[in-house]
Amino acid sequence: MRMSTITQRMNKSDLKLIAVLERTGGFASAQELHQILRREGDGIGLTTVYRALQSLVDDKIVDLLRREDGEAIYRLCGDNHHHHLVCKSCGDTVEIEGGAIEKWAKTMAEEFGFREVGHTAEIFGICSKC
Amino acid sequence: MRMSTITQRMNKSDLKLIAVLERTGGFASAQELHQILRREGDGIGLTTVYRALQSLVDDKIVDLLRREDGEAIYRLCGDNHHHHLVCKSCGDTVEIEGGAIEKWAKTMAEEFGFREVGHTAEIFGICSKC
DNA sequence: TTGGAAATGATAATCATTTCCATTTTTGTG
DNA sequence: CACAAAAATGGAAATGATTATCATTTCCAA
Repeated sequence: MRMSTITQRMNKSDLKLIAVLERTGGFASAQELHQILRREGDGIGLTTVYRALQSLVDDKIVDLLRREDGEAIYRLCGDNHHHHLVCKSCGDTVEIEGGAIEKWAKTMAEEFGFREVGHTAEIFGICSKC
Repeated sequence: MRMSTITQRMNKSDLKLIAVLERTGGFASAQELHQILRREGDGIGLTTVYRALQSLVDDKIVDLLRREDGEAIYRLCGDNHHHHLVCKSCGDTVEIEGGAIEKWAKTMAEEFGFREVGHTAEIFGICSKC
């Protein structure tokens, strides 16, 4: 049995990072992912974390976004594209559907003749608990 | 004659930055804006450039976006709240209306009981010229 | 087993952005 | 004008994420 092209490219570090991203679900920065792995007893180095994330991004296995302060955050790019509602106070995050956004982005891009279109959209506010 | 609230807040550095941003038109990073002013013989300090840009952003006089590498870039913005359609290749930017987004953000936030809600949304792709 | 390629990770280097703080400029008031 | 308080300024150092170096280790095919 032959493995897929993607899997052939994967090394241990890549798989570790994917596992953590699957487990945590949402977005995480390289530093956070490194801390999580360390906390779990994995001696992986920060350099390797950055390298693995970079290659996963190159292979389009994870998405790279930016926090408001410019820090890079990563998430697995599954089939279900969604957005986030983030509490500015406690950091709680809710995943939400963005059907309206998808349509909006597509329409606008077409109107101005853009192709290979992507988009980012986040909502932030203060949640009911805070 | 009484000056507007905004103008009252402006200091020399703010005005210098606005002038450069008007002249250059598009987006520029703090470092670039500093270099431009220096090249023109202005001895303004980098710290002051950052401070002025920060206050202009707070006053909603300039927009703050992020380059792909996370560096902050600034641009004068009009009065009305809008979003951007950015070309990943040449950096060209189109200001677009985001009526659908405003409604979406509001609806979602209400649904989950969030208040003091804001949002970010950008569309990126490759423009017709590239 | 073995030689070379790929992977790893500690350390140092980069680079944008902030913080500190001493100095200068501006401003309001008598 | 003079003078004190407040605001603005900018150089230097600190910070923090990310990248580059490089010596060492792991993998793997022959």
